[in-house]
Amino acid sequence: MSIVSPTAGFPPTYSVVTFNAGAEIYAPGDKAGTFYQVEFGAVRVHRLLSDGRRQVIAFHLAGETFGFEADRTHSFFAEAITQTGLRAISRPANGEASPELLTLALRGMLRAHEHIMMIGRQTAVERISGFLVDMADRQGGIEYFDLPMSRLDIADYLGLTIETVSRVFAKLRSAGLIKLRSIRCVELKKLETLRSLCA
Amino acid sequence: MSIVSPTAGFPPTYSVVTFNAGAEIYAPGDKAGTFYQVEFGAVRVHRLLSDGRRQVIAFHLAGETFGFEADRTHSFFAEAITQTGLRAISRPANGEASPELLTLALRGMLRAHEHIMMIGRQTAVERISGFLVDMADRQGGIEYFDLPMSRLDIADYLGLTIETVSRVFAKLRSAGLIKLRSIRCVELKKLETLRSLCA
DNA sequence: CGGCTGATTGAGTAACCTCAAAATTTGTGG
DNA sequence: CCACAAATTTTGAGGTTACTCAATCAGCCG
Repeated sequence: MSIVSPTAGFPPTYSVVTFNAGAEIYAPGDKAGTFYQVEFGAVRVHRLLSDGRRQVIAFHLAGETFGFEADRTHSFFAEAITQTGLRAISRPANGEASPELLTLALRGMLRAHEHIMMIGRQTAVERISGFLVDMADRQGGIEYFDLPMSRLDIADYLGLTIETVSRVFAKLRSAGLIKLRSIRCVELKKLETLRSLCA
Repeated sequence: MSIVSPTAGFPPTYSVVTFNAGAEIYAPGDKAGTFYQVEFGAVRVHRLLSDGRRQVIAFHLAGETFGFEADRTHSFFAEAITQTGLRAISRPANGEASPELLTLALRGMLRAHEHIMMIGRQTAVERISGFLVDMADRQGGIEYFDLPMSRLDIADYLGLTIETVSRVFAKLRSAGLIKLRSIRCVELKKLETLRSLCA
Protein backbone atom coordinates (compact mmCIF):
# COMPACT_ATOMS: atom_id res chain seq x y z
CA MET A 1 0.00 0.00 0.00
CA SER A 2 1.11 3.52 -0.70
CA ILE A 3 -0.03 7.06 -0.14
CA VAL A 4 -1.41 8.52 -3.33
CA SER A 5 -2.40 12.04 -2.43
CA PRO A 6 -3.84 14.03 0.41
CA THR A 7 -7.37 15.06 -0.50
CA ALA A 8 -9.70 17.61 1.01
CA GLY A 9 -13.36 16.93 1.63
CA PHE A 10 -13.45 15.77 5.21
CA PRO A 11 -12.28 18.14 7.90
CA PRO A 12 -9.48 17.80 8.53
CA THR A 13 -7.68 16.52 5.48
CA TYR A 14 -7.11 12.78 5.12
CA SER A 15 -4.93 11.08 2.61
CA VAL A 16 -5.94 8.27 0.29
CA VAL A 17 -4.07 5.02 0.70
CA THR A 18 -3.99 2.38 -2.02
CA PHE A 19 -4.20 -1.35 -1.37
CA ASN A 20 -3.39 -4.04 -3.90
CA ALA A 21 -5.82 -6.83 -4.69
CA GLY A 22 -5.93 -9.20 -1.75
CA ALA A 23 -4.15 -6.86 0.65
CA GLU A 24 -5.31 -6.88 4.26
CA ILE A 25 -6.77 -3.63 5.59
CA TYR A 26 -7.31 -4.85 9.13
CA ALA A 27 -7.64 -8.14 10.97
CA PRO A 28 -9.37 -9.29 14.17
CA GLY A 29 -7.56 -7.84 17.16
CA ASP A 30 -6.21 -4.83 15.30
CA LYS A 31 -6.84 -1.52 16.96
CA ALA A 32 -10.11 0.01 15.75
CA GLY A 33 -11.17 3.65 15.89
CA THR A 34 -10.45 4.63 12.32
CA PHE A 35 -13.02 4.16 9.64
CA TYR A 36 -12.69 4.20 5.90
CA GLN A 37 -14.35 5.56 2.82
CA VAL A 38 -13.80 3.68 -0.41
CA GLU A 39 -12.48 6.02 -3.09
CA PHE A 40 -12.18 3.35 -5.77
CA GLY A 41 -12.09 -0.44 -5.86
CA ALA A 42 -13.96 -2.79 -3.52
CA VAL A 43 -13.55 -4.22 -0.03
CA ARG A 44 -14.65 -7.48 1.54
CA VAL A 45 -15.25 -7.85 5.30
CA HIS A 46 -15.37 -11.40 6.59
CA ARG A 47 -14.91 -13.77 9.48
CA LEU A 48 -13.66 -17.32 9.81
CA LEU A 49 -14.84 -20.22 11.94
CA SER A 50 -12.17 -22.34 13.56
CA ASP A 51 -12.46 -25.01 10.87
CA GLY A 52 -12.04 -22.56 8.02
CA ARG A 53 -15.66 -21.93 7.07
CA ARG A 54 -15.88 -18.32 5.99
CA GLN A 55 -18.72 -15.82 6.07
CA VAL A 56 -18.42 -12.60 4.12
CA ILE A 57 -20.26 -9.98 6.16
CA ALA A 58 -20.29 -7.20 3.60
CA PHE A 59 -18.86 -5.83 0.39
CA HIS A 60 -18.08 -2.12 0.18
CA LEU A 61 -17.99 -0.30 -3.15
CA ALA A 62 -16.76 3.15 -4.17
CA GLY A 63 -18.36 5.87 -2.07
CA GLU A 64 -19.29 3.55 0.78
CA THR A 65 -17.96 3.63 4.32
CA PHE A 66 -16.94 0.87 6.71
CA GLY A 67 -14.71 -0.04 9.63
CA PHE A 68 -16.57 1.37 12.65
CA GLU A 69 -16.61 -1.07 15.55
CA ALA A 70 -18.24 -1.25 18.93
CA ASP A 71 -15.04 -2.38 20.61
CA ARG A 72 -11.50 -1.07 20.78
CA THR A 73 -10.35 -3.77 18.41
CA HIS A 74 -11.70 -5.15 15.17
CA SER A 75 -13.66 -8.40 15.12
CA PHE A 76 -13.40 -9.09 11.39
CA PHE A 77 -11.01 -9.16 8.49
CA ALA A 78 -11.16 -6.42 5.88
CA GLU A 79 -9.34 -6.91 2.58
CA ALA A 80 -9.13 -5.11 -0.72
CA ILE A 81 -10.73 -7.24 -3.43
CA THR A 82 -9.26 -5.35 -6.36
CA GLN A 83 -6.81 -2.46 -6.23
CA THR A 84 -8.54 -0.11 -3.85
CA GLY A 85 -8.13 3.44 -2.60
CA LEU A 86 -9.27 4.22 0.91
CA ARG A 87 -9.61 7.49 2.76
CA ALA A 88 -8.98 6.84 6.44
CA ILE A 89 -11.03 8.94 8.84
CA SER A 90 -10.21 8.98 12.55
CA ARG A 91 -12.97 9.03 15.09
CA PRO A 92 -12.77 12.26 17.08
CA ALA A 93 -10.52 11.61 20.07
CA ASN A 94 -12.67 13.70 22.39
CA GLY A 95 -15.37 11.04 22.39
CA GLU A 96 -17.74 13.19 20.43
CA ALA A 97 -20.18 11.35 18.20
CA SER A 98 -20.95 13.04 14.95
CA PRO A 99 -24.49 12.65 13.64
CA GLU A 100 -22.98 11.49 10.34
CA LEU A 101 -21.24 8.57 11.99
CA LEU A 102 -24.44 7.59 13.76
CA THR A 103 -26.32 7.66 10.48
CA LEU A 104 -23.67 5.47 8.87
CA ALA A 105 -23.87 3.01 11.76
CA LEU A 106 -27.66 2.86 11.52
CA ARG A 107 -27.51 2.29 7.75
CA GLY A 108 -24.99 -0.46 8.33
CA MET A 109 -27.34 -2.06 10.81
CA LEU A 110 -30.23 -1.92 8.35
CA ARG A 111 -28.08 -3.53 5.66
CA ALA A 112 -27.06 -6.24 8.11
CA HIS A 113 -30.69 -6.92 9.00
CA GLU A 114 -31.63 -7.27 5.34
CA HIS A 115 -28.70 -9.63 4.93
CA ILE A 116 -30.01 -11.76 7.81
CA MET A 117 -33.43 -11.91 6.16
CA MET A 118 -31.87 -13.00 2.90
CA ILE A 119 -29.71 -15.83 4.16
CA GLY A 120 -32.17 -16.91 6.82
CA ARG A 121 -35.26 -17.29 4.70
CA GLN A 122 -34.53 -17.11 0.98
CA THR A 123 -33.65 -19.77 -1.58
CA ALA A 124 -30.45 -19.79 -3.61
CA VAL A 125 -32.19 -18.21 -6.63
CA GLU A 126 -33.69 -15.48 -4.46
CA ARG A 127 -30.36 -14.74 -2.80
CA ILE A 128 -28.46 -14.45 -6.09
CA SER A 129 -31.20 -12.32 -7.65
CA GLY A 130 -31.23 -10.08 -4.61
CA PHE A 131 -27.47 -9.82 -4.66
CA LEU A 132 -27.37 -8.80 -8.32
CA VAL A 133 -30.16 -6.26 -7.95
CA ASP A 134 -28.45 -4.81 -4.90
CA MET A 135 -25.16 -4.50 -6.75
CA ALA A 136 -26.92 -2.68 -9.60
CA ASP A 137 -28.82 -0.36 -7.26
CA ARG A 138 -25.69 0.54 -5.31
CA GLN A 139 -24.04 1.62 -8.53
CA GLY A 140 -26.89 3.89 -9.51
CA GLY A 141 -29.27 1.42 -11.10
CA ILE A 142 -27.03 0.58 -14.03
CA GLU A 143 -27.99 -2.47 -16.08
CA TYR A 144 -24.52 -3.94 -16.45
CA PHE A 145 -21.47 -3.87 -14.27
CA ASP A 146 -18.34 -5.74 -13.30
CA LEU A 147 -18.38 -7.95 -10.25
CA PRO A 148 -15.16 -7.22 -8.41
CA MET A 149 -15.48 -10.37 -6.30
CA SER A 150 -14.99 -14.03 -7.16
CA ARG A 151 -17.70 -16.68 -7.16
CA LEU A 152 -16.27 -17.91 -3.88
CA ASP A 153 -16.68 -14.46 -2.34
CA ILE A 154 -20.29 -14.36 -3.52
CA ALA A 155 -20.91 -17.85 -2.14
CA ASP A 156 -19.46 -16.92 1.24
CA TYR A 157 -21.52 -13.74 1.30
CA LEU A 158 -24.78 -15.54 0.54
CA GLY A 159 -24.20 -18.63 2.67
CA LEU A 160 -23.95 -20.92 -0.37
CA THR A 161 -21.22 -22.92 -2.11
CA ILE A 162 -19.35 -21.84 -5.17
CA GLU A 163 -21.00 -24.61 -7.19
CA THR A 164 -24.49 -23.47 -6.25
CA VAL A 165 -23.62 -19.89 -7.20
CA SER A 166 -22.34 -21.08 -10.55
CA ARG A 167 -25.42 -23.20 -11.20
CA VAL A 168 -27.81 -20.37 -10.31
CA PHE A 169 -25.93 -17.99 -12.61
CA ALA A 170 -26.33 -20.58 -15.37
CA LYS A 171 -30.03 -20.92 -14.59
CA LEU A 172 -30.66 -17.16 -14.65
CA ARG A 173 -28.70 -16.93 -17.88
CA SER A 174 -30.61 -19.70 -19.62
CA ALA A 175 -33.87 -18.07 -18.45
CA GLY A 176 -32.76 -14.88 -20.21
CA LEU A 177 -32.73 -12.81 -17.03
CA ILE A 178 -29.04 -12.04 -17.09
CA LYS A 179 -26.24 -12.10 -19.59
CA LEU A 180 -22.61 -12.76 -18.74
CA ARG A 181 -20.69 -10.39 -20.99
CA SER A 182 -17.60 -11.91 -19.47
CA ILE A 183 -17.02 -14.00 -16.42
CA ARG A 184 -17.05 -10.94 -14.20
CA CYS A 185 -19.35 -8.65 -16.15
CA VAL A 186 -23.08 -9.16 -15.62
CA GLU A 187 -25.88 -7.57 -17.55
CA LEU A 188 -29.33 -7.59 -15.96
CA LYS A 189 -31.59 -8.15 -18.95
CA LYS A 190 -34.86 -8.20 -17.02
CA LEU A 191 -34.32 -6.12 -13.94
CA GLU A 192 -37.95 -6.09 -12.90
CA THR A 193 -38.27 -9.85 -13.17
CA LEU A 194 -35.12 -10.21 -11.08
CA ARG A 195 -36.55 -7.79 -8.55
CA SER A 196 -39.73 -9.83 -8.31
CA LEU A 197 -37.65 -12.96 -7.70
CA CYS A 198 -36.29 -11.54 -4.46
CA ALA A 199 -39.72 -12.19 -2.92
CA MET B 1 -50.80 -1.14 26.92
CA SER B 2 -50.81 1.11 29.94
CA ILE B 3 -48.55 3.52 31.74
CA VAL B 4 -47.16 1.93 34.85
CA SER B 5 -45.03 4.60 36.41
CA PRO B 6 -42.75 7.44 35.43
CA THR B 7 -39.21 6.50 36.33
CA ALA B 8 -36.06 8.56 36.57
CA GLY B 9 -32.72 7.38 35.19
CA PHE B 10 -32.57 8.91 31.77
CA PRO B 11 -32.64 12.68 31.48
CA PRO B 12 -35.35 13.74 31.21
CA THR B 13 -37.78 11.35 32.86
CA TYR B 14 -39.50 8.74 30.71
CA SER B 15 -42.40 6.60 31.72
CA VAL B 16 -42.61 2.85 31.46
CA VAL B 17 -45.33 1.45 29.23
CA THR B 18 -46.55 -2.12 29.53
CA PHE B 19 -47.43 -4.32 26.56
CA ASN B 20 -49.32 -7.58 26.77
CA ALA B 21 -47.99 -10.77 25.22
CA GLY B 22 -48.24 -10.50 21.45
CA ALA B 23 -48.90 -6.77 21.44
CA GLU B 24 -47.38 -4.77 18.61
CA ILE B 25 -44.84 -2.12 19.59
CA TYR B 26 -44.27 -0.80 16.08
CA ALA B 27 -44.76 -1.96 12.50
CA PRO B 28 -43.10 -1.18 9.16
CA GLY B 29 -43.99 2.33 8.11
CA ASP B 30 -44.55 3.60 11.64
CA LYS B 31 -42.72 6.77 12.50
CA ALA B 32 -39.32 6.01 14.02
CA GLY B 33 -37.19 8.28 16.19
CA THR B 34 -38.02 6.83 19.56
CA PHE B 35 -36.06 3.95 20.94
CA TYR B 36 -36.82 1.63 23.78
CA GLN B 37 -35.21 0.03 26.77
CA VAL B 38 -36.69 -3.22 28.01
CA GLU B 39 -37.55 -2.96 31.72
CA PHE B 40 -38.99 -6.46 31.97
CA GLY B 41 -40.25 -9.10 29.57
CA ALA B 42 -38.93 -9.77 26.06
CA VAL B 43 -39.32 -8.33 22.58
CA ARG B 44 -39.07 -9.86 19.13
CA VAL B 45 -38.18 -7.84 16.02
CA HIS B 46 -39.01 -9.46 12.70
CA ARG B 47 -39.83 -9.05 9.06
CA LEU B 48 -42.08 -10.90 6.64
CA LEU B 49 -41.60 -11.86 3.02
CA SER B 50 -44.59 -11.43 0.73
CA ASP B 51 -45.46 -15.12 0.95
CA GLY B 52 -45.42 -15.17 4.73
CA ARG B 53 -41.93 -16.48 5.42
CA ARG B 54 -40.74 -14.77 8.55
CA GLN B 55 -37.29 -13.87 9.80
CA VAL B 56 -36.82 -12.86 13.40
CA ILE B 57 -34.01 -10.29 13.39
CA ALA B 58 -33.44 -10.06 17.11
CA PHE B 59 -34.75 -10.80 20.57
CA HIS B 60 -34.37 -8.14 23.25
CA LEU B 61 -34.32 -9.04 26.93
CA ALA B 62 -34.53 -6.97 30.11
CA GLY B 63 -31.93 -4.22 30.14
CA GLU B 64 -31.42 -4.23 26.40
CA THR B 65 -32.20 -1.44 23.96
CA PHE B 66 -33.72 -1.46 20.49
CA GLY B 67 -35.74 0.52 17.98
CA PHE B 68 -33.21 2.90 16.44
CA GLU B 69 -33.57 3.13 12.68
CA ALA B 70 -31.68 4.72 9.83
CA ASP B 71 -34.84 6.03 8.22
CA ARG B 72 -37.75 8.14 9.40
CA THR B 73 -39.94 5.08 9.52
CA HIS B 74 -39.50 1.58 10.87
CA SER B 75 -38.66 -1.29 8.53
CA PHE B 76 -39.57 -4.14 10.88
CA PHE B 77 -42.19 -5.34 13.29
CA ALA B 78 -41.53 -5.21 17.01
CA GLU B 79 -43.79 -7.15 19.36
CA ALA B 80 -43.85 -8.02 23.03
CA ILE B 81 -43.34 -11.76 23.44
CA THR B 82 -44.52 -11.92 27.04
CA GLN B 83 -45.90 -9.10 29.14
CA THR B 84 -43.25 -6.46 28.69
CA GLY B 85 -42.38 -3.08 30.14
CA LEU B 86 -40.63 -0.58 27.91
CA ARG B 87 -39.07 2.76 28.64
CA ALA B 88 -39.42 4.93 25.55
CA ILE B 89 -36.56 7.33 24.92
CA SER B 90 -36.86 10.05 22.28
CA ARG B 91 -33.93 10.90 20.11
CA PRO B 92 -32.84 14.47 20.80
CA ALA B 93 -34.79 16.69 18.43
CA ASN B 94 -31.85 19.02 17.87
CA GLY B 95 -30.13 16.42 15.73
CA GLU B 96 -27.46 15.82 18.30
CA ALA B 97 -26.02 12.34 18.43
CA SER B 98 -25.19 11.11 21.86
CA PRO B 99 -22.12 8.89 22.17
CA GLU B 100 -24.29 6.39 24.04
CA LEU B 101 -26.64 6.00 21.11
CA LEU B 102 -23.71 5.50 18.76
CA THR B 103 -22.31 2.82 21.04
CA LEU B 104 -25.69 1.09 21.10
CA ALA B 105 -25.90 1.21 17.33
CA LEU B 106 -22.41 -0.22 16.94
CA ARG B 107 -23.17 -3.02 19.40
CA GLY B 108 -26.34 -3.76 17.46
CA MET B 109 -24.33 -3.97 14.27
CA LEU B 110 -21.84 -6.38 15.86
CA ARG B 111 -24.70 -8.59 17.07
CA ALA B 112 -26.21 -8.53 13.58
CA HIS B 113 -22.90 -9.54 12.04
CA GLU B 114 -22.55 -12.47 14.43
CA HIS B 115 -26.10 -13.47 13.54
CA ILE B 116 -25.18 -13.44 9.84
CA MET B 117 -22.19 -15.66 10.55
CA MET B 118 -24.38 -18.09 12.46
CA ILE B 119 -27.14 -18.53 9.92
CA GLY B 120 -24.84 -18.31 6.92
CA ARG B 121 -22.28 -20.90 7.87
CA GLN B 122 -23.37 -23.00 10.85
CA THR B 123 -25.33 -26.24 11.12
CA ALA B 124 -28.60 -26.59 13.00
CA VAL B 125 -26.84 -28.02 16.08
CA GLU B 126 -24.33 -25.18 16.08
CA ARG B 127 -27.04 -22.56 15.72
CA ILE B 128 -29.14 -23.93 18.58
CA SER B 129 -26.09 -24.34 20.81
CA GLY B 130 -25.00 -20.81 20.03
CA PHE B 131 -28.48 -19.51 20.68
CA LEU B 132 -28.73 -21.19 24.09
CA VAL B 133 -25.25 -20.06 25.16
CA ASP B 134 -26.05 -16.52 24.03
CA MET B 135 -29.29 -16.50 26.01
CA ALA B 136 -27.43 -17.67 29.11
CA ASP B 137 -24.64 -15.13 28.69
CA ARG B 138 -27.07 -12.26 28.20
CA GLN B 139 -28.71 -13.13 31.50
CA GLY B 140 -25.45 -13.09 33.39
CA GLY B 141 -24.13 -16.56 32.66
CA ILE B 142 -26.86 -18.39 34.55
CA GLU B 143 -27.15 -22.12 33.95
CA TYR B 144 -30.92 -22.33 33.68
CA PHE B 145 -33.54 -19.90 32.48
CA ASP B 146 -36.95 -19.58 30.89
CA LEU B 147 -37.20 -19.11 27.16
CA PRO B 148 -39.78 -16.38 26.64
CA MET B 149 -40.19 -17.27 22.97
CA SER B 150 -41.87 -20.20 21.24
CA ARG B 151 -40.11 -22.85 19.18
CA LEU B 152 -41.45 -21.09 16.10
CA ASP B 153 -39.81 -17.84 17.19
CA ILE B 154 -36.52 -19.66 17.69
CA ALA B 155 -36.82 -21.35 14.31
CA ASP B 156 -37.51 -18.05 12.58
CA TYR B 157 -34.58 -16.45 14.38
CA LEU B 158 -32.15 -19.20 13.38
CA GLY B 159 -33.37 -19.74 9.83
CA LEU B 160 -34.69 -23.23 10.60
CA THR B 161 -38.07 -24.91 10.92
CA ILE B 162 -39.90 -25.61 14.14
CA GLU B 163 -39.42 -29.36 13.60
CA THR B 164 -35.67 -29.02 13.25
CA VAL B 165 -35.50 -26.92 16.42
CA SER B 166 -37.48 -29.56 18.26
CA ARG B 167 -35.29 -32.38 16.97
CA VAL B 168 -32.06 -30.58 17.91
CA PHE B 169 -33.39 -29.89 21.42
CA ALA B 170 -34.14 -33.61 21.71
CA LYS B 171 -30.67 -34.46 20.47
CA LEU B 172 -28.94 -32.12 22.93
CA ARG B 173 -31.11 -33.48 25.70
CA SER B 174 -30.35 -37.11 24.95
CA ALA B 175 -26.64 -36.21 24.77
CA GLY B 176 -26.93 -34.84 28.30
CA LEU B 177 -25.93 -31.32 27.31
CA ILE B 178 -29.20 -29.70 28.31
CA LYS B 179 -32.18 -30.55 30.44
CA LEU B 180 -35.68 -29.32 29.78
CA ARG B 181 -37.08 -28.60 33.25
CA SER B 182 -40.26 -27.68 31.47
CA ILE B 183 -41.09 -26.95 27.89
CA ARG B 184 -39.87 -23.37 28.25
CA CYS B 185 -37.22 -23.77 30.94
CA VAL B 186 -33.79 -24.92 29.79
CA GLU B 187 -30.88 -25.96 31.94
CA LEU B 188 -27.45 -25.97 30.34
CA LYS B 189 -25.83 -29.03 31.94
CA LYS B 190 -22.53 -28.79 30.09
CA LEU B 191 -22.02 -25.18 29.22
CA GLU B 192 -18.45 -25.59 28.03
CA THR B 193 -19.34 -28.45 25.72
CA LEU B 194 -22.17 -26.36 24.30
CA ARG B 195 -19.78 -23.47 23.85
CA SER B 196 -17.36 -25.70 21.94
CA LEU B 197 -20.22 -26.81 19.69
CA CYS B 198 -20.67 -23.29 18.36
CA ALA B 199 -17.43 -23.74 16.36
C1' DC C 1 -63.58 -33.82 30.27
C1' DG C 2 -63.28 -31.90 25.46
C1' DG C 3 -61.22 -28.56 22.53
C1' DC C 4 -57.41 -25.76 21.49
C1' DT C 5 -52.67 -24.45 20.85
C1' DG C 6 -47.96 -25.62 20.77
C1' DA C 7 -44.47 -29.22 20.66
C1' DT C 8 -42.73 -33.65 19.34
C1' DT C 9 -41.96 -37.56 16.40
C1' DG C 10 -42.00 -40.20 12.01
C1' DA C 11 -41.55 -40.98 6.97
C1' DG C 12 -40.40 -39.39 2.68
C1' DT C 13 -38.51 -35.51 -0.22
C1' DA C 14 -36.03 -31.61 -2.06
C1' DA C 15 -32.55 -28.20 -1.98
C1' DC C 16 -28.20 -27.65 -1.52
C1' DC C 17 -23.64 -29.73 -0.54
C1' DT C 18 -19.58 -32.73 -1.52
C1' DC C 19 -16.45 -34.81 -4.38
C1' DA C 20 -14.57 -35.20 -8.88
C1' DA C 21 -13.49 -33.91 -13.51
C1' DA C 22 -13.57 -30.87 -17.40
C1' DA C 23 -13.51 -26.27 -19.29
C1' DT C 24 -12.26 -21.60 -19.18
C1' DT C 25 -9.67 -17.70 -17.79
C1' DT C 26 -5.60 -15.52 -16.02
C1' DG C 27 -0.87 -14.89 -15.32
C1' DT C 28 4.10 -15.57 -16.58
C1' DG C 29 8.13 -16.20 -19.25
C1' DG C 30 10.19 -16.61 -23.42
C1' DC D 1 2.36 -12.90 -29.37
C1' DC D 2 2.36 -17.57 -27.99
C1' DA D 3 2.87 -21.51 -24.80
C1' DC D 4 2.42 -23.28 -20.49
C1' DA D 5 1.05 -23.37 -15.64
C1' DA D 6 -1.99 -21.93 -12.11
C1' DA D 7 -6.23 -20.44 -10.62
C1' DT D 8 -11.04 -20.00 -11.23
C1' DT D 9 -15.34 -21.48 -12.95
C1' DT D 10 -18.45 -24.77 -14.76
C1' DT D 11 -20.62 -29.19 -15.06
C1' DG D 12 -21.81 -33.89 -13.49
C1' DA D 13 -23.08 -37.59 -10.14
C1' DG D 14 -24.27 -38.85 -5.80
C1' DG D 15 -24.95 -37.85 -0.79
C1' DT D 16 -26.68 -35.28 3.40
C1' DT D 17 -28.99 -31.97 5.94
C1' DA D 18 -32.84 -29.85 6.83
C1' DC D 19 -37.59 -29.37 4.93
C1' DT D 20 -42.46 -30.89 4.15
C1' DC D 21 -46.38 -33.28 5.29
C1' DA D 22 -48.77 -35.88 8.61
C1' DA D 23 -49.88 -37.91 12.92
C1' DT D 24 -49.37 -38.03 17.83
C1' DC D 25 -48.55 -36.05 22.24
C1' DA D 26 -48.56 -32.57 26.08
C1' DG D 27 -50.20 -28.64 28.41
C1' DC D 28 -53.91 -25.23 29.22
C1' DC D 29 -58.37 -23.29 29.81
C1' DG D 30 -63.12 -23.18 30.02
